[in-house]
Amino acid sequence: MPNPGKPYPLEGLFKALADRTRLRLLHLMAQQEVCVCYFVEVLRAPQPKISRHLAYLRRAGLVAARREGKWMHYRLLQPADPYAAEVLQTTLHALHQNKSMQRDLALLQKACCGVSGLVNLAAVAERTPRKPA
Amino acid sequence: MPNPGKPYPLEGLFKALADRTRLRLLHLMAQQEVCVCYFVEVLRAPQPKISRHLAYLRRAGLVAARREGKWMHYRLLQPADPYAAEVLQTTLHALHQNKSMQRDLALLQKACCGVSGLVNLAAVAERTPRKPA
DNA sequence: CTAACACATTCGCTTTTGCGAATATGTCAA
DNA sequence: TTGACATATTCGCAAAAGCGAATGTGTTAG
Repeated sequence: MPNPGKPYPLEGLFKALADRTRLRLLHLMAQQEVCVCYFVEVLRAPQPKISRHLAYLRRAGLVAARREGKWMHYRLLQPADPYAAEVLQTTLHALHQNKSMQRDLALLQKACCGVSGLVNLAAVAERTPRKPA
Repeated sequence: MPNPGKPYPLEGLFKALADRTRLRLLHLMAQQEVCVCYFVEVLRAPQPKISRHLAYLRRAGLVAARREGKWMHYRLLQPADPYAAEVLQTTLHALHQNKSMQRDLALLQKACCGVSGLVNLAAVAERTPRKPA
């Protein structure tokens, strides 16, 4: 290991942010808790890849997971360190300026709040859950 | 290469910041232009290692180099992207809170502005440059 | 020109990281 | 209990990153 001692401030954060898949995931979580299945759908990436990157973000303390039946929901966590929190906030703002990031977000809206989303809401209302709200 | 397309915003910045040696170098440059020989002295690291990381930072657009005789001086560059600039600023502030970073800075002051520094200034004044100011 | 100096780059190696494929775990329904 | 589904983890492998050692490049002094 090239970094044997205690990590320098923010080093872990930057390692976590230095990957485009993880940046896309974080951006999708910026405003709402998101189910893994939607990440898979929006990023059009293999599910193990998504899970691995989510696990990375979890270990880095940037997200938390919540189980709801078969589904896992991930949400952003405010970093304890105020500087880390500020870096993360700035990053999310920056990402939101990006075209392809906006496309991701549009896909997410369509997936979880669009037609199929309404169908799922109806299903939940009948107590026949298919997909998380 | 796992990221063949155009880089996502800030991804390159985070890769550059995700290394403790580079964080130390950036921190030392925060307030002043610094000569490579001082980096070597303060970090107590082999010179090729320092040069390699400085080259990385240069390619990432975070620093610029200026030659002065045999010596090379490096300085921070304000990133063109305003979000990147903000992230960098926050990062530098955060680093400055860190004990070992402060120790680095103290060593730099001693190296370039201490006794030997005055000797060098005198040398420069006689137009017999030995070390950069 | 040559030697000394400051720095940059290259080379071979080891470690780390990201990946797809396969497999394991956890939950629910029947 | 079994099977189906959602997600997590493991297992090689390939690419990338970081390192020390050696070497190359540019500058100055003699």
